[in-house]
Amino acid sequence: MNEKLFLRNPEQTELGKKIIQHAIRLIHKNGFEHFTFKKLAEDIGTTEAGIYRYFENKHRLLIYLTAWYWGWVEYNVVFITNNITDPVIKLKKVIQLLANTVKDDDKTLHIDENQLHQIIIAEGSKAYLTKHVSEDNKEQLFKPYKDLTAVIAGFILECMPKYKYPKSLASSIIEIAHFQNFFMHHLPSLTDFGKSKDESKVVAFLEDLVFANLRKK
Amino acid sequence: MNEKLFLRNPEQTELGKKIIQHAIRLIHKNGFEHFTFKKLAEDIGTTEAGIYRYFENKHRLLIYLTAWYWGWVEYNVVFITNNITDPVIKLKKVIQLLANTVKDDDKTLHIDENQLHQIIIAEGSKAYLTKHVSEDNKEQLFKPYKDLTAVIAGFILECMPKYKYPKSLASSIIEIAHFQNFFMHHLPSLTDFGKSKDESKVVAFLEDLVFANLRKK
DNA sequence: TTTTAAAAGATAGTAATACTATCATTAAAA
DNA sequence: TTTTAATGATAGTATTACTATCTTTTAAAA
Repeated sequence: MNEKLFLRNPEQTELGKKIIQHAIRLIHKNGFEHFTFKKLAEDIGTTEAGIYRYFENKHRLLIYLTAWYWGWVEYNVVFITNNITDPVIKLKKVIQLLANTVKDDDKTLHIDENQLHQIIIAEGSKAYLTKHVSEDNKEQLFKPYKDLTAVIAGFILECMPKYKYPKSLASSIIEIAHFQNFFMHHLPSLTDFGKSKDESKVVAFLEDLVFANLRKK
Repeated sequence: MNEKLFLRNPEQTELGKKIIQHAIRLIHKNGFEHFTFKKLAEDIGTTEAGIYRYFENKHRLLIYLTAWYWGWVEYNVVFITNNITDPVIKLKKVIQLLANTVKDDDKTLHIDENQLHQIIIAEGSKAYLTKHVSEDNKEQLFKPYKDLTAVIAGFILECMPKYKYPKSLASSIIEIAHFQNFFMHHLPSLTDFGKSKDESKVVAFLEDLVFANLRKK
């Protein structure tokens, strides 16, 4: 993890892990807008000042969570596509991974990946939708997201070597996977699977969209 | 405009129009996070309490701006596709309208459509990315966005009557048009047109994406 | 023309938020 | 055993996000 994501590495102390664990719990429960370091401190049983030793402010904590999440997704992408040679199958696996509910990962006891996944769907874009996105970007805070996009863009190029928009298609797949999920649950008339609330429909939509392109070439 | 979008209709008074005009100016300049009713009041030369007579809070004002914007976009969509029969050309016109810089509309002196367009790109999704999205949706606050999606979904169905995901594709076109623009300017490595910063490339990407689908059917 | 009601202006006040600072205590590494 | 890093406890500030009230202006109805 990039050193600039935090003031003190939360992975290296008990209090740090508690901050991450309870931050995920509280943001998931109340939303990022109603999340404060005061409430987080009370939830953990420490003080506000204690949290500020780890993160400059709550927005930085959100960026940290998104960075952790995208790093974890990239790890999973590499893992599940590792022994696959057919790029079409690789891309399908990626779409499934991005658009489906996440199972909790036992390797990280303090992080509830399923809750974190839901947080990223509903709050993740707030990490970069700011006036200081360019400065944050210079500090490489969004590197995991960009790395994942690059990996997926690579798969797209393997499928269609002459395709002109691999990176834009990759970032669009990632974003669509998330906001179609959000719309399906909260603004169902913006999707074609509002009633079912079935994530596999988002997968089907994305596969159809991406592989129409593929077959064309 | 839906009555629930405001406490007092800003279009009907001088102060109301000033609120909208200066809100657009300030949000465009400083971002939604740093925008406060205090600053807005100072900018106009009125008091905080005055603003609160028009809008419950700044989030409601943002929802108002998005509703206004999407209503205006839908009006333009209907206008530019009015005398066109070929649904493919209609859809292309829509993509161009969504992905290109907006020219200021002289009919609305107090609204700078170009600035508003940029606000919607950078802040628009914050209008619905909240814990109370479902309650807001019940009050029909997002109706203009949903109406526009429905119009575009109709065009998609005209192009390909058997297509299974017209609404999801429509909402995806809208969202992609905006965040690819944002990425192009602020996180260029997430796109294939980062260096050029040329909006027509976003149009080309979207057309390619949508009409690959079309030709397949 | 006068009345009256709606809108705007002026001022004050509160609880919560987003921090910063300081000093004492505890735990762990040298 | 000393030193240092981490944590706990407490206090304090400026800003934010409101609510309340009272007066003045404006504009329309009587």
